[in-house]
Amino acid sequence: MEKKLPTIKEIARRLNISASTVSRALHDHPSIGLRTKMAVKKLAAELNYEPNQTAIFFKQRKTFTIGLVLPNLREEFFSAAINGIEDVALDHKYIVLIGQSHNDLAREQKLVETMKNHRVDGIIASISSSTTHIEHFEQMKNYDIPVVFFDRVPDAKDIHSVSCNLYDSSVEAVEWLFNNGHKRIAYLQGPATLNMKNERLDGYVEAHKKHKLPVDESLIVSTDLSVEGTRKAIDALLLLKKRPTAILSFNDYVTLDAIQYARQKKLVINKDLCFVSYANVPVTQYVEYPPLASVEQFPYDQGVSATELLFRLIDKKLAGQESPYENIVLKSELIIR
Amino acid sequence: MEKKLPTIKEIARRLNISASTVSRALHDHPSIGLRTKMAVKKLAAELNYEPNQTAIFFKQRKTFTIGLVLPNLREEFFSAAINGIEDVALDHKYIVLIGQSHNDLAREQKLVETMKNHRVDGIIASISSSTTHIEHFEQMKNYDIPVVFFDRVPDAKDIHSVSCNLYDSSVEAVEWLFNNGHKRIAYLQGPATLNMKNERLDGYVEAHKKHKLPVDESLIVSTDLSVEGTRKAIDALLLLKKRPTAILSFNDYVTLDAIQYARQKKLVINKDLCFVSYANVPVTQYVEYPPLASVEQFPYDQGVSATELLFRLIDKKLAGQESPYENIVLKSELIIR
DNA sequence: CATTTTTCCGCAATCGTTTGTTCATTTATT
DNA sequence: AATAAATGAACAAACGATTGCGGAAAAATG
Repeated sequence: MEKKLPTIKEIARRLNISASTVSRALHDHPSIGLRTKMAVKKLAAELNYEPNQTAIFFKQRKTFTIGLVLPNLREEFFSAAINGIEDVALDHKYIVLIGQSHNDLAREQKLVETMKNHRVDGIIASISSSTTHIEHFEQMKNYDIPVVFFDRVPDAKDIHSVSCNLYDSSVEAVEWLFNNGHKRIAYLQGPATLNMKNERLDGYVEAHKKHKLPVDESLIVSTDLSVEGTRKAIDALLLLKKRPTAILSFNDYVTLDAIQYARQKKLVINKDLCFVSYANVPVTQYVEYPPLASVEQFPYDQGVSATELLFRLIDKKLAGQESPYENIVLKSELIIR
Repeated sequence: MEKKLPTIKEIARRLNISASTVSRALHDHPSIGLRTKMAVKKLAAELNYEPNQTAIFFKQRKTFTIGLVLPNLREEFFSAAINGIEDVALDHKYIVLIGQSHNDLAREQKLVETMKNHRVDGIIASISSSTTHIEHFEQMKNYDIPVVFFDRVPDAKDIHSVSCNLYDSSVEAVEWLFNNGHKRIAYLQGPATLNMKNERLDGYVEAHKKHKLPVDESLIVSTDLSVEGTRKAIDALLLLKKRPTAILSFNDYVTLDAIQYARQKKLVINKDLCFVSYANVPVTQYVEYPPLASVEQFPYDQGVSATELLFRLIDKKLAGQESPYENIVLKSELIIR
């Protein structure tokens, strides 16, 4: 069985020359004569020689692999981001190792560990909702593995990140609702771990400030992103004496759950209750009552940007240079249906 | 910069013993005395020693990596399958290299090539809709890299595969429609490359046979899975003098497009026109007019099954044994809403 | 023709780990 | 006490490719 693949040594043996000569010939090294170079290339082609990458990885201390740690692949947001990441990676002749944390810190840690063992050249990550600390990522500094966070960026300094500016579009979203006659706008926020840098809320507050309206704390509710959590949050809002007429909601998935539940409660969407959301995922096209507007976060572009940043870091590292911490912020855009 | 990580050699040097002793000590080799074993382990722990996997990969001719080639990650079907694959892989201490073909043959070939270069221990693939031949996969035999196809399985012999039996549930689906009073049932099929083994159609025909009804060829239309393609197919059906009252549709995504279009055309879904489909993806929960029924194809289980098969093949290969071609067929299930 | 320069290629080390073999020392056996 | 057996550890090769250095043969120079 186990046919063994042709190696440089094999070529060298057959041509009665040394392995180093074969290696140089294949790399068009100037110090190899045309005659032998041709002979080597000819035989290499005949034997269908292909360099053993694992040997090269080992020797070069590079694996041409980047690790990608994500909460999940189910959300179209992340699969779109992967497209961006994969495209850039393939351009650089890199390949992507993907792992899902399923929003579990322990699994996220294990993934990072495994990727470190596989000696990935760099890591791109969007943290899980249960990620309360990022030691496992910080550890990577000891291994000279650069880490770039995107979208779900931990609230820490000394990190590299790519994310969307959600503040401006949050202001815009809430103002848009005000301008459409809404007076009481609720904010359905995500779990605390994802709110450390709470741009959505800041924007929500700022819009109220601009319109000289007070912020009613009882209109701010939270969900852990589960269906149940979202329902409870909606329940809380519906129990209020003065109900909101619109909800700014953490993301489209939460919004879909919320809308479904509100309809069960016999509310008429876009009449009794309006939704504005984040992510602008394509599936909302198919639903009967989608959010009125959604903040596009350009996952593909975030992916591209994060990967490009990572490659810059890798290059710097190889050149032995330090890189300053970069925190790239992309624009988001309120898409009104 | 480039701090260098502790190696076995380093430990050996510090303890004034040989590298081989260190290696054996760390592996609890019986021929190492307790005294030195302890010393080695102690120092290894202090230095935070971790074996260099790339060196091991190289030496062992194993990378503990499996390649996964998919049409895309957007479809929840595939991301669910990945969950199954990832779970089994992690159990075996393997990691997954994911690549999307985006239904492009050239890209699929490139991915397979790249994965081969990375010396993956095995490949799991669901072919793209433009994959007209599978030479690139067959090539892998020359490199002793086993390939397991799942779900979208090419129509070829001498392959390993895992797929769902869609024949039985297709019969069941069409009979269910007959039993609900439908007389004219259309079949909206996918592109030719994915229909080589056309179980859906065979089931559709069989159901007609069982009910002693003729199959009207004009009721069988095709889509390339694009929105446009689906619309054209629906147009063709709507132009018929005797329109169908129900459509058996290739999958849920196509169905959502079809339903959206039919509604634009002022048809009342589930009255003028009913849909039964395949995949049973969760997003259909959120839409106003989902297909009445959908064939669940258990992507997670397919993923698990394919991965387990792959590991059996890898083990056999390492043991130097031949493996017979296995084509595992899982049950599917018609889910009625 | 003698010397310098250029051209071309081989030697050997290296990356970090594993493993078959050998060898010295200690312990057990008669 | 002499020999046999068991123990513990070192040596060296190997995996496949790369690369600095040195050196022989060929070409160019005076």
